[in-house]
Amino acid sequence: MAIEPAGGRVTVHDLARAAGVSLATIDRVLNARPGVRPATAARVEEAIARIGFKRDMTASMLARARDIRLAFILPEGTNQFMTKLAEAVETIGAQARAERVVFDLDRIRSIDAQALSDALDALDADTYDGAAIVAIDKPAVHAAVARATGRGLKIITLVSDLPGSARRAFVGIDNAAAGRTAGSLMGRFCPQGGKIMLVAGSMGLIDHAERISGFRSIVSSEFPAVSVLGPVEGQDEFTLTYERTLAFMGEHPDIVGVYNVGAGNAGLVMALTEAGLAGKVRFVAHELTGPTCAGLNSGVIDVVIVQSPEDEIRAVWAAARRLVLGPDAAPPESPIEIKVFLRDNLR
Amino acid sequence: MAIEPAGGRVTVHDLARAAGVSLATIDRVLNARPGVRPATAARVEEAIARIGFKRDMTASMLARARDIRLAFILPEGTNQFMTKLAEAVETIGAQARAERVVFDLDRIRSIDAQALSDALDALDADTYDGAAIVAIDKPAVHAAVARATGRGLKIITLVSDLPGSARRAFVGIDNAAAGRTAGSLMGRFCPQGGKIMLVAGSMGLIDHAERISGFRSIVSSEFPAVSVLGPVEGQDEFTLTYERTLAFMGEHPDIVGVYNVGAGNAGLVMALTEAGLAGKVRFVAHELTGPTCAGLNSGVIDVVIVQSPEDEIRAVWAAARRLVLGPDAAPPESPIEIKVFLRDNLR
DNA sequence: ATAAAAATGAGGTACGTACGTCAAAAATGC
DNA sequence: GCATTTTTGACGTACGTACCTCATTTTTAT
Repeated sequence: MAIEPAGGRVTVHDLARAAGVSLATIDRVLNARPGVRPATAARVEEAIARIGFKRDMTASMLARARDIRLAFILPEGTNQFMTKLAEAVETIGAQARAERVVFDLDRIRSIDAQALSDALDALDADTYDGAAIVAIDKPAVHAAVARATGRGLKIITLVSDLPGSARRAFVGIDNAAAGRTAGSLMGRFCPQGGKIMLVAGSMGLIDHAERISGFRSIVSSEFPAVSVLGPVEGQDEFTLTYERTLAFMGEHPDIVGVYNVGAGNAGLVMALTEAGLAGKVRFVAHELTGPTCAGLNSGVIDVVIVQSPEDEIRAVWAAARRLVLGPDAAPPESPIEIKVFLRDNLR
Repeated sequence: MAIEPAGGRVTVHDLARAAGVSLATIDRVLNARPGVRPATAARVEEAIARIGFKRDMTASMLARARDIRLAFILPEGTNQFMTKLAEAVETIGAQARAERVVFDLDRIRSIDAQALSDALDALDADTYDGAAIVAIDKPAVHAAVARATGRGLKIITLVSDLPGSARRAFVGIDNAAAGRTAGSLMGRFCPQGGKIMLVAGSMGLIDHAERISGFRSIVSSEFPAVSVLGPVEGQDEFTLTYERTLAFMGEHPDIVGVYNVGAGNAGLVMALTEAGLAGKVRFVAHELTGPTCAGLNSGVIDVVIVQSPEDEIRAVWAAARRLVLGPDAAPPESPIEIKVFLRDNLR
């Protein structure tokens, strides 16, 4: 059974004939250009539905005068996850370029609302169709997003959202659900109950706070024998995480599990090893990085919960196509998956 | 920092100039047409690398006289996973069609090597570029794949492979790794040890056997306190699975976990409920279907291990592009992910 | 050296849409 | 009803590659 009728493709010419208008009018409707009466536009829409016209993206992209151009504004330095995001921008960008979607990468000082705002203001609407930003929830950023949107740029928030702003799409995971997933696993890992040590970069980071909140809610409601301690805040840094978690384990030598919602896993692994608890307590971490992969393979880390940078960049790509070319230009958006990796299903 | 040099695109014209040959020769090399001396082809390849020419897939697909046409030959009926695969063929097919890749769906009698062989023989090489089949490891199928390949068709095996045949690609998961993943989870769920009941459709099915083998190897090497019983074979059917697992639990009322590598989860849930064990034993199942989703939400099933039909169809799509248009026509193949779902990270 | 075969060049058309220009028709305000 | 604005039509070019034909050059076999 063929999914579509035989060979013939339905083109704009067929559509023009079916709607009883000229090609020029079809073009105006399809590309949302001005100068079409609502009644005429409705006739075209009706004809589109009636004859099942689908814009040929292949020809559409070819005929477009210029590529879709997207700026990625990412924080630089410290965070290994951001480095992976940046790598994914290059990797996926190479694929997108073959389909005439070009990514530019701009790295700014970390957690600096002014730098982000400046970078947004510097975007030329004649060069760029839009930008993807890792948002910081500050008034200056809201204002810059509003200004950019006013210039016709489509702003997409990535990983960290900016609710209530003029941003046109958000790409990222549900961090509370990620925390609940960690809690469900940890609870099942510890049927006899016990103490769990929470570790975070900073409770000032929204995603960290949301994960901890999700973790707590599941554990308290479904695993009453388990108690949750902390969080220990290590600023996502190696040394600080090492020192503070080691000290914490000194005070609580009877912990049965560790959940780290942030980075700094290398320091945590070292602290666990030093405390003689490596492999003896269950350990759930986030993001596949050098330390977490090593931890999985050595058996110190049991589970890593992952938001795939590649998935996210691909989702930004699709969102940009939808925003610039219309809703049919890419498959409808679906939430970014929360992936669960053990040593055994690591790619 | 821009990922690629400014605006100008490198076209076949630039390539012809750089290689010192005509457009016709470029075309012959790019599309593997005959009539080019190896020395000339080498010069072109060198120029491609030197100036960084990338074929514009957008224009390439547009200029192709005909679409890429792919037949999906899937077993019909019984298996709910196959139904989901078929749905994914339609869903992803709608997206692929916009990029001039057309899927046709052909459903044949289940586990019938002759029907599969006949369906392959019926494929016209002038109409189709290739086919994706859920392979059955029988000589008749090997021969039919060889004949189809001889006619110029690209055969891709899906879910179930046909090693040693003329098939050009395989799309599916590593079932031993899936079993190991299940074993790792189950072992951590049962730190105090205990008996695990294995359930399968049939040990005659290669994927089922591989999963069980992977499960056993992990449990025996890493969780010696856990013992593995079974497998109980339920033919992937509701009633048979219900009856046999219920009887088995009568003989072993002290099991602490269940791992079902196949279908029939509705019957298993019913048996567990009747035995008063629902929610009291850890339960790992495969594939997101009606019964497994319900089981996750009700708390009877703890974890579902998943191969995504959509991922697999998309991978077939990419493989077909690579086989028909060349290696650059799609991102390089990557293994199908083994996904782990709990109630909390269910989409 | 000559004939045959193979390799290469030159140039065109086609794919379906985007986007421009200019004129003609229709709707609108007064 | 007239002038003005808005809407619509007609038509052409461009995008980058595929694929075709035919002439011409180069290589290979004899």
